[in-house]
Amino acid sequence: MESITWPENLLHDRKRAIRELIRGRAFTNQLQVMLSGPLPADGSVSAGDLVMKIMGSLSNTISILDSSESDEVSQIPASSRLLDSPSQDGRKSEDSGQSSKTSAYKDRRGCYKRRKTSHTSIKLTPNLIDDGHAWRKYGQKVILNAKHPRNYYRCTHKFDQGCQATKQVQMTGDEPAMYRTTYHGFHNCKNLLKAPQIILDSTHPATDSSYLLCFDSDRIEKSSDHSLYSHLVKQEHKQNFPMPDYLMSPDLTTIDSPGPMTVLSPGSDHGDVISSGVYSCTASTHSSFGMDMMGSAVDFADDDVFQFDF
DNA sequence: CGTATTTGACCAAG
DNA sequence: CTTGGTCAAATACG
Repeated sequence: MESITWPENLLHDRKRAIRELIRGRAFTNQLQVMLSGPLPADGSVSAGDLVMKIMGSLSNTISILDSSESDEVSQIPASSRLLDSPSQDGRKSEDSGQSSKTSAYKDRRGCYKRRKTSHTSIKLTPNLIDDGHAWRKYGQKVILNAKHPRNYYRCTHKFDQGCQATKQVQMTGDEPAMYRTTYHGFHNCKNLLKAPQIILDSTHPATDSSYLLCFDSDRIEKSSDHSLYSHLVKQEHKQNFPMPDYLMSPDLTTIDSPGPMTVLSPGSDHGDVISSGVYSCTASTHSSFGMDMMGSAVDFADDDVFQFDF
């Protein structure tokens, strides 16, 4: 019966992990060169991008090793799915044979739960963004207390390259159309991303626009719903903003990079890190900043970074 | 015809 | 039980 496919998988995972580590080393090397020299000037890859790539490699490696270590079902079933037993229908035998309902499909389908170690980031955009990646929609769900359904996407190269990246897109707010895109994991596929950039706004030059983000806790106190919604309250234009000072909780570490800013949490997991407050930032062309919400929100891992791009 | 989306059922976790 | 995430058969698309 079940032929032992584990050695193969382990070997494969090991190779993938090594490949990821090599990638990470290469990225780090680039970053080192970049940091030692003058500023990247323009056009070239930003330090922020490199950091993201490095984090991606590390996260992927961790994910791979983690999945290898756990004795349970691998998340990448590859193509060795065995549904060869031609005993009529695939599933849904509820009406016919009720007795054998559970055991039959338990091992046939992988476990659904997501890796806790996977990286998560959130982006809020006024319109649908097109990151250069190829996504494949695989689900849509109506979310409680949400006006719009949530759409689930996975990387097109999940099966042919084992890419683990997924994303969720959900519209939040109609007035100014707002979309929340949640990314899980990083791409380790060699995608030829076509359209590099996103964006918005042809409506007006965003030279001096500033955005106001308000995280109000009133929304969440009522329902025991764990999702901590961040609402874009208002978006207004100001000519001058002193300086993008990011007021965060004292136990948050800020890392300011030339490009997008990222706020990481050292690891404290209080449920109330960001309860309420108004955070603002100015920006020129592309302003983005991130913050870490930690355990207060849903089921995010320790290193989750929330990022808002405009 | 192959590939992407739709959609209800399935599954794990709270 | 409910709920969010996923699978996969059916369907749409090119």
